[in-house]
Amino acid sequence: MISESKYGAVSIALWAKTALISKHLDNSLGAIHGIGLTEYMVLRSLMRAPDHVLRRIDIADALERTASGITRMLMPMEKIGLVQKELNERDARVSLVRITRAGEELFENASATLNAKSETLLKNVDGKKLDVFLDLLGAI
Amino acid sequence: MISESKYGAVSIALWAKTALISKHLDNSLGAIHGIGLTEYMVLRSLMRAPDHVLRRIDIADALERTASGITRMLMPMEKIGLVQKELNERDARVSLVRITRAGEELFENASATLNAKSETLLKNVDGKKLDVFLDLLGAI
DNA sequence: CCTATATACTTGCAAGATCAAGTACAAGAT
DNA sequence: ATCTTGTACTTGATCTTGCAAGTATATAGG
Repeated sequence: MISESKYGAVSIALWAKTALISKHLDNSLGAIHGIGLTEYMVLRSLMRAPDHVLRRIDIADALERTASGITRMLMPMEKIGLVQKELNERDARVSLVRITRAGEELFENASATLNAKSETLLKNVDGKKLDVFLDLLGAI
Repeated sequence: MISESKYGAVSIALWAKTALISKHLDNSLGAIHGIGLTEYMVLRSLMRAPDHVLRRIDIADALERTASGITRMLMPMEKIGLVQKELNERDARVSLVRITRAGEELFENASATLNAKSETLLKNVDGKKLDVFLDLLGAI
């Protein structure tokens, strides 16, 4: 009987708890704002980017997704006007993604929802230990 | 501009880091043992269950998955002999799942792989802080 | 220049997972 | 006894995502 190492236990706990949390967040964002957690993360990446513009490949890297996944995810987001395509004059291969004003507004509202829901989900974690938590996660 | 609360930041960090970790673990388990992380978790749940038997619905709850997902996931696992179906004489609705000897052996080997890979992925986390990490995750 | 290699996507196909609807059975209320 | 409600699955349609292959463009070397 191979016992589970502490490292393995942490991996598994992360996996299990994150599955729980992301499902709740996804449902809340979907019900209230019509976007999923992944789409929220796209908007977040864009909001944090200089000039609010990113290449598709940058989004893929930031979200640990493939380029094809990003291509397909952006289609409906572009259709409902959260982001818009833009050309790069230096490099004709790249198709830049810019967040629109509507996208910014939705992001702000969705952030409020996400923050509130997160507080509910993490209410059993001592507020003082959040920094420790963030430190540990940052070390990964 | 709504700033991100610390609770929101923790949720997002969990989501991002876990995506990274589970992808690596999934690839390792898949390449070496031919099962994914979710299948590993099924075997783990069974190993921890009294008598090594569970109802499908229990597995679904433990893994934060739907019953239909479990039904479909178990089909190939049963075909390659990792688990086997069993009837419940008390309640004809339930279809019990039992881990086989082959499943137990694969689980032990896969556990070793998972522990080793986890240690690599989490090597930047101070070993002494693993207990703190587990505590924080347990509080969720 | 021109060719070879690398990069940034896009698209077809397959796998995994959910939802909704349906089946079978159980258990409590009338 | 029967009826209603709830539980434990199973199945069909659909969505999301990744991988592999293809296209277009850039960059470096000869």
